[in-house]
Amino acid sequence: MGLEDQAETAGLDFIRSIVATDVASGKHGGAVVTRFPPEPSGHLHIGHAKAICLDFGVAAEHGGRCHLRFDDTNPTREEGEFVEAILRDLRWLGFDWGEYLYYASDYFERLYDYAVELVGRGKAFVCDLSSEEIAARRGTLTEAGTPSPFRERSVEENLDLFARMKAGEFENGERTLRARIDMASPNLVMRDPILYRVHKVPHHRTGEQWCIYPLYDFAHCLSDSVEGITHSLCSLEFVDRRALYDWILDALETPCHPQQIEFARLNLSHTVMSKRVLREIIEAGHVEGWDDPRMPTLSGMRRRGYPPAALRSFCEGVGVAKRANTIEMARLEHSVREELNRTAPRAMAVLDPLRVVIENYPEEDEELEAVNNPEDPSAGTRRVPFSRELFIERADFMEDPPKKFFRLAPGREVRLRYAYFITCEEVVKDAEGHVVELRCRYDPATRGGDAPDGRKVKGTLHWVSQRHAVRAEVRLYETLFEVEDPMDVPEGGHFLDHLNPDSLRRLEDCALEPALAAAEVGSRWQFERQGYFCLDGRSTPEAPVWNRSVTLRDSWAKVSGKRKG
RNA sequence: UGGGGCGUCGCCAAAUGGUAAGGCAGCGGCCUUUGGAGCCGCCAUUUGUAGGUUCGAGUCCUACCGCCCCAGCCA
Repeated sequence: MGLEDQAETAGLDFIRSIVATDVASGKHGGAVVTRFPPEPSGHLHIGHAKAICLDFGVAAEHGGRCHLRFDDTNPTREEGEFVEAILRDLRWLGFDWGEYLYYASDYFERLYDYAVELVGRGKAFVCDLSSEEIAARRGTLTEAGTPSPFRERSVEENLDLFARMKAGEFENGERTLRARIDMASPNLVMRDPILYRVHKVPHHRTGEQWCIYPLYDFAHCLSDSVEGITHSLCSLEFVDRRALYDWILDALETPCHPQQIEFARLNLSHTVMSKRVLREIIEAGHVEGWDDPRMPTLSGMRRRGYPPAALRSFCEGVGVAKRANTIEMARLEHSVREELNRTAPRAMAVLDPLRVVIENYPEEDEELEAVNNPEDPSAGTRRVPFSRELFIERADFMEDPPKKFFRLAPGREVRLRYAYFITCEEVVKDAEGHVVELRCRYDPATRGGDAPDGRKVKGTLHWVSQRHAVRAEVRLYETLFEVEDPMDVPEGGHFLDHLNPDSLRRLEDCALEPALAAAEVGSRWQFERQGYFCLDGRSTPEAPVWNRSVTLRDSWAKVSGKRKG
């Protein structure tokens, strides 16, 4: 390689290094064409997001393109409904495939022709063995398989039989088309793999047109080649299949031979990525569906209020390598906070209201000015109504506070954010001794939150005027599972045993500041001192529902948690 | 025990034979009209283990150990 061909690869992940090197050396004519190939059999999840960011990212970095191709070769699992969901999620995540939208099913005719060509070259045969018989002859990890008795059929007979498979003369499972490779291969994938099977099932796009369908191994490499893909990126469990990918492309006359490169898929702690498992959780009724805010799906995260930019930055941040990995949930939450801190307007909301009466405050209301986003001056300010009767957070008052509790307590003075200093004069309790109301006094000189005499208070509380409050339901979420690895199940146990019983907590009677009445569905806000919240997609103006996306980092929780031991 | 992939801080991850980046988490501190944000500091004498080559090894060689994937007519 000449000096001029050398690519600068320092700091790049191993895939980007390969691609940069290929581009520099003029391989594939310097082009970069990737593809994202989802199977429409479920919703996209955060693990897919990593692949999406990689596929589209690598292409964009070289002025190339990324195709979106639905890998819809198995009509028994796939549905058009999922195609729509995937399209929606991809757009939401912020990616654009332009005109390059494809379906593997678009290639059925062409793939059939390739299969015929393979048969003609003596490299594939029609096998009459049943599924069980094929399995029995596959051999084991340490023993070679035994060839099918149909392996030596003539090209003519194979051609005839394959045509009859296509014509519908055989029932499901009666015949398969198999590659003629090596039943003794140490790589199980190469032991005469099945290329086509009979599935008399309507397809979501081709309807009843076909009753034979290609398998992944046959359809994928050829689809890549037909589309002129240069780098076919996939996850590590496909490493063994690369031999077959290459074998098929070498066995046929194809437009090009893309390079398959495998990387480690993303795993997230406290959740699962398996579609099968997610489906099981849904079907058992433990969540509302694919878009439940506790799900690791893109639709779930959207509903939860995670911004797409946060997901992208998370995916870029975790990197690309070949080592099995489990990213801590805390890291995802970090990305979400980082984005929302910059962009979310602030508001005040009292989730667990405790009534406060300011005894020396007049009957007339007033409006105070509040900053919309201290991180973004252009977000401006708003007016918040203040009155004699307020709500504060129940957790912001303690009758007998511990040492480091800086909030309200009998005789203590605190600041009400953007409003006044107040002092608690009296605690009103009900018959059972529960605190039901606080009687306080305010200092009119502290309007806006500063004392002209320079005295300081340690605590600042959020509040909402009772009369002006918007009532709403707020849903607090925790991780779906209470353990890091839900699939690590003890003997006789089940992963559902690890479900977190507190993953959803509904607070039905929260009090929000009036500005929140005008919030748009899907909009993301910071409720000051508490976290980031998103107005649920199924919310109505009459019955607003807010989802907590993530809490604010809470150093008091840490201190109080330590106290409890 | 066949084949393949992988072992660098609790979790990710750089380092391309020249003397272990960075992020997350954690821990101290500063600041604060969000106990938020921000800021400062601490956090691998050592890269799974043992040998070897080399002036020099996370990088090269040998052996061992551990983890993950593969026996769907799923993708």
